Order: sequence, then C-alpha cells, then structure tokens
Amino acid sequence: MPDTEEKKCRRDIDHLIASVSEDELGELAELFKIFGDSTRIKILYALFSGEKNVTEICEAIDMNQSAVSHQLKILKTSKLIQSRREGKSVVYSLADDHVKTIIAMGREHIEE
Amino acid sequence: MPDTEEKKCRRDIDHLIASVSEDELGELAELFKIFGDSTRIKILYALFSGEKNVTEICEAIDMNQSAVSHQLKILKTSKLIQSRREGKSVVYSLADDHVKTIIAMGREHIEE
DNA sequence: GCATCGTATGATAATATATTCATATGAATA
DNA sequence: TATTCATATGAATATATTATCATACGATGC
Repeated sequence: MPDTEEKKCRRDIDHLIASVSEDELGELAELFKIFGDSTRIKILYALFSGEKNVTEICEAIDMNQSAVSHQLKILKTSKLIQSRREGKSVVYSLADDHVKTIIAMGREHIEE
Repeated sequence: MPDTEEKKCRRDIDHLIASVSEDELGELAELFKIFGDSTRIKILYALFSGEKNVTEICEAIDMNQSAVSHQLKILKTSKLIQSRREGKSVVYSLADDHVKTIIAMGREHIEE
C-alpha cells in the first residue's frame, strides 16, 4: 500500500531534523532570532508583494529610514533579502522562498 | 491539466501569508523570538525524541536546572511544549508537530 | 563643483533578555 | 513530620538589542 502524501511529508520532516549538531542548533537559533523582531517581520512581509526601495519600505511599515536601514542590513547579512542599486535608490527583495514558508508555518501554529 | 503537488503547496503558502494584519505580524515575531535562543532550541530538540523530565533535559543539553526551568516556562507559555506531573518529577513534551516543521524549514534555509 | 535626494552607519541611550544564586514549593518516603 | 529529591521562582547582574540622532556616503542634476 503506497504512502499518503501526509505520511511522506512527515517522514521528510523527521529526516530533516534528525542528527542536528549543537552548532547547527546554534545557527538555527540565530536564524529564528532574525524573524523574532516585529520591525524585521514587517519588512519581510512588505517584500512579499515584490521588491521595494528603502523609502517605499519605510512608508509600508511606517518607520523612519535609519531604523529600517539598520534592520535591512541585519536581514541582508542573514541572507534573507538581497539588494541592488538602481540610480539613487537601493532596491530590496526576498532572497528565496524559505522566508515565505517559514512565516507561513509560524502563522499556522498561531492560528490554532 | 491538474496541478503538481509543488504548485498546490506554493498556493497554500501564498494563501497563508496573504492579508496578515499588523497584530498578527507582531504575534509572529513573538513566536519566532521563542525559537531564537539556543537554550530553548536545544530543549525543543531534546524533546524531539520523546518526553523528558526536567533533570533529563538538563543532562541532555548540559545546563543547570534553574536556567532550564526558566526557559521551560517560556516555552510552555508560548504553547510550544506541555507538561504533566509524574510523582516527584514533571515531564515535558512537544505541544504539536508545528514545532518540528518550523525547525525543519529553518534548517532547509541554512543548508543552502 | 555644489546642492539635493536616497541610503548607510556610528554612537548613544533605553529596553529587553538570559543566567546565576538563593530560596521556596511540592511530592514521596523513612 | 522531618528529610530528601525534583522543580519552580524571585532578585540581581550581565549582556544583547533596538530606535534615535547626527552625520557620512553615493548618485544625480544643475
């Protein structure tokens, strides 16, 4: 009898979390720490709908430019976002789809 | 032509992250903040293999009892773990599967 | 070159967080 | 009930983190 999709998924997850070293757990904590700030989460969420420059991000989340730039740097260092210069402005975008997935999982947990 | 599993999954995620209120983003940040500490991640990971009492957790992650108890309280308040008394000891276990999923997603991101 | 717009950054102050120490509570048992 | 084992908790210290302010940097246009 073939596995259900759910069973397959469960097994994948179990495989992903098996044999995690202490170092990796530390890295994981560092990663989640990045998500654990409402300013940064708002920035990430603002980028869900597509790339934005710094000024646009500031408007979207209603925070001043300096605070946003500081957090953008942290997000970029963590490789959650990427940037490119376009004339006078710098345009930011999500680095990959894991950001969306991680936030979606978090939301699932909250909604229970 | 029917959707692939991957397409379905992508659509589910997009749905989950659409229309998130500012309050919800704050709750999300609070949730991820819990994962963003290496002691707490270690505790959660220690519970992946099954329930443990406080003493066993202390041994598993090599931290003193007081520090562990403080973090256990935070994890329990966030509903990531649950507990029950068993004689002199208190046994802790993961509250649901989302914990595993969230950590698995984090690990996927790191491994790139 | 100079002014201006957009962004980045360093220093500071305010706040939050984790660990430790001491001690309290709670359950079992002699 | 006095003692011991297991866990919880309050206070204090140490550390980390964030927003703000001032200012610097980079690109564009005059």
